[in-house]
Amino acid sequence: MPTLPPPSARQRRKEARPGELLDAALALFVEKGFAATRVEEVAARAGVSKGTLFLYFPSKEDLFKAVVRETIAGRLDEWNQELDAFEGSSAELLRYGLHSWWERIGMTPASGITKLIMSEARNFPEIAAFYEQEVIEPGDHLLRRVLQHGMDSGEFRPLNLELAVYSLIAPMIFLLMWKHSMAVCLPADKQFDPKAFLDSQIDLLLRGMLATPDAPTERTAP
Amino acid sequence: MPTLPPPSARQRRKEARPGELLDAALALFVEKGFAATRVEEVAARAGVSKGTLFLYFPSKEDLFKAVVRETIAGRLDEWNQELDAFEGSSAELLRYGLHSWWERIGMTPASGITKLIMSEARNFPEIAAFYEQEVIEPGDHLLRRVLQHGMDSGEFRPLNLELAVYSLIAPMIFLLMWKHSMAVCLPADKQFDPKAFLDSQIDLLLRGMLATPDAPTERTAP
Amino acid sequence: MPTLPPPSARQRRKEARPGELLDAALALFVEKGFAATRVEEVAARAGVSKGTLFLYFPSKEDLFKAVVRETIAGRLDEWNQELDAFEGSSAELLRYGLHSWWERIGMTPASGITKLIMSEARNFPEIAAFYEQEVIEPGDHLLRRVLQHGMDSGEFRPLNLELAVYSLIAPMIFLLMWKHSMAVCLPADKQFDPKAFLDSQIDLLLRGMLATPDAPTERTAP
Amino acid sequence: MPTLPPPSARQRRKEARPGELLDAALALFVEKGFAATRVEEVAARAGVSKGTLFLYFPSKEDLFKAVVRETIAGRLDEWNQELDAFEGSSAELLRYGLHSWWERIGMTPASGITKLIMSEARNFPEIAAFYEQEVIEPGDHLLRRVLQHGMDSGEFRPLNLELAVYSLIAPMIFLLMWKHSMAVCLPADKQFDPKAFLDSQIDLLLRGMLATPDAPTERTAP
DNA sequence: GATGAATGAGTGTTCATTCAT
DNA sequence: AATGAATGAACACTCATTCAT
Repeated sequence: MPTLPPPSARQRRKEARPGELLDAALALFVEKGFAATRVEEVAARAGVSKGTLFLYFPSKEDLFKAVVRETIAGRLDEWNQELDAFEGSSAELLRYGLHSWWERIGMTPASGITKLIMSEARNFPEIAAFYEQEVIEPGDHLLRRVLQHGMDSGEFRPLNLELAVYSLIAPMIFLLMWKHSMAVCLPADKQFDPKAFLDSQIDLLLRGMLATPDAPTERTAP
Repeated sequence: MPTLPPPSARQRRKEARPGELLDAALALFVEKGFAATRVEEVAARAGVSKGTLFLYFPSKEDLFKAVVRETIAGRLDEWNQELDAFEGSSAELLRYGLHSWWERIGMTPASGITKLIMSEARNFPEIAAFYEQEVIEPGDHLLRRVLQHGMDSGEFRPLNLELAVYSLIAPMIFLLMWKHSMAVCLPADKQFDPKAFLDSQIDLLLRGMLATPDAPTERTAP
Repeated sequence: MPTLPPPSARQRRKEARPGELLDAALALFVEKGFAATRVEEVAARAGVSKGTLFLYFPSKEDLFKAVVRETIAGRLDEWNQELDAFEGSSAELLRYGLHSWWERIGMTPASGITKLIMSEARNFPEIAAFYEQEVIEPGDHLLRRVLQHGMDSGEFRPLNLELAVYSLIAPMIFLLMWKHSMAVCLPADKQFDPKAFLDSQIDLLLRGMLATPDAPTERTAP
Repeated sequence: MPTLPPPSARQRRKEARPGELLDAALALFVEKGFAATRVEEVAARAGVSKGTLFLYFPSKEDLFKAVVRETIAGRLDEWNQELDAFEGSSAELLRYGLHSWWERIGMTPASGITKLIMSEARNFPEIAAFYEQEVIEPGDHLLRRVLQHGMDSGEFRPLNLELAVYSLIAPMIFLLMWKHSMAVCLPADKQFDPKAFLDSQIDLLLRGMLATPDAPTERTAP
């Protein structure tokens, strides 16, 4: 089996460039906002010169859009598949879903994208629409499926899906906003543990949603 | 007791200036962010010239700080007093508290301050600290009192106060962020009603917190 | 008769600004071309800062267009009127016209506009079209009238008007190009006197155009 | 006499490179001016990469000088020889000279060099001096010889040589400027035919210069 | 006090030039 | 020799801030 000639060091760098720039840009846009971030800073953080950035992205705004597009791209497919395959109770499913959201998004740099979009939405309405379409809407759909499934099985009491979904979205978005704003600025003794909060929050919500809320944190025995 | 002569119209305008500028600045900072807002726009929106703004605020940053300070100033005293005087159940108290928060803050332009601070916290850590000290901390304290009271009376089951408080804060902050970011950019059919969401959310949380969650939306009969 | 309050020194400066900037811009654009002229230079030459220039002209390109528009504006009306009132021979009229062109355009800074337009036409086709419409076309028309008049009176032999007109335009444009390019770069001994050239050229052309070319430089005796 | 082995195709291309680059550069400099032309465009038009251009020319300015030098190089020798060999009348000689100028220069891409130099002279005074020395001065000398010859033979009336020469140069330079600026921007109905103009112009000038201007367009019969 | 003309430091963007491959 | 990725100096344009009126 013939191997392709190994890409030169330069080639490797070239291919990595856009990614490095996008990482740097995401971090800085999240930290300082779009307007307050200088492209030179982004370039410096990616280890290149200002000019190089413009080799890959035609303008600061295009860089911004690329950051959003790349960070968001197709993140929800995995969950939809997992949902289809999931075999436990709806409560377990919810719990699993939020935990894995934290592991795959909340904990990672990608979490910043939400803060960024919330902060800049009004300056970039197309971006907001894109986020709605690519993240909120599919996420909403996914959560609805979970809740509907729980209601159909009698596990959950009847819920207003439209609103209940936002009860699940709210703590996630709150967590991201908090993490990327207040948490960065407060001393250690004012912090709280995101995972503990998530657990506590799921617990509370499940108690509120289950038809038989006696033992919401454990799977009901057969 | 001699009364002061009534201030002339001009006098009145002059005294109103800072307030008009602060209103304009709040609206624009919330809409576009600090960096992307031009002082000239603020001045124009307040109906004065650029120079005049600098007569009242020595710099754009000082204007920003004044906006935060003025919008926030001592908003929580009222609630603390109401809490002391409240005579209903803790569930009712919570319900009342969140509703009145919506009426007095959430619905008003002051609601923007939270989005603003979340967005700019990392650029202005002192502002974040100020907000923590003036809003979060007292709000946290107030909510703890409510929850503690409910627990003491046996109305609520035992809760981890530290985390439970954030379960109440989360939907509020989510609501503000959403309102000032996504909601502005989405078409009518993608919107949801904030008050309905609040109601539904309180319902859910109360079911989760009450010791006897049978009738969470109504005060338990004697 | 009440006089208007005299404009303040500042007011006076403000009103003079655009004109000063246009003068400076014309000179520099003619000298270095559009692309090679820095707006800061233009501003400096007009005695203001870079920012001030942008107070009056939204962009470098707009400045360029304004230069062309202002320098050209309605220069030919005067000649048309003089032509109507002229009482001498056509030869005298031609001679007078070219001399006064030199006095009013050729000798003045406005002469640079032609060099500028010839040099930049292909980068600014609208400008070229504007020049054609505002200068070439009316000038062409004016010259045709003169030649036609001479032919009608029998003073000139039959001419192909279309081409003959360019025989008059050619030395003018040549003179302007030469003056603003080569002449500036050559030592004194390589120069020639524009007025002497004009005289000699008119002489030559008149000899070529007159029906009785015996005494082209003097009005034919009765 | 042994012949060198024929250069390979690659070799030929390699040797042709500078020429292809010079052609591309001439065309673009003429079209857009020196400052507004990007070296990358020149390279692209010549079918090579940006880096390659700098292999042949150490800088953009050197490229410019090479363009001028190569385009101009020794164009006048031929005419001087033809002049020495010419056997017809001076009028015929002039007519022949201007026609062949049009064929060999005016019609060809080399014609652009004059527009280029006129436009850029003040940014590159050495270039202007070079052009004066290599083109104007020899051309001037050549034309003087023609006119002097005509005066010596009694064919032309006495002329101020210094000025009369520019009467011949003027229409040529005008034609080049026009062709490379206005003509490119104007619609078909505003154009004129260069050769027809040249004919008409020569006719006019000869009538003005000949001692016996009766039949300037035809050689006087013996 | 109020204005808005003026400033100049700062930033996004371009492009001639270099150099590792 | 040829490439094209990378650079950074240069430049158009913005905008917070000043200050003469």
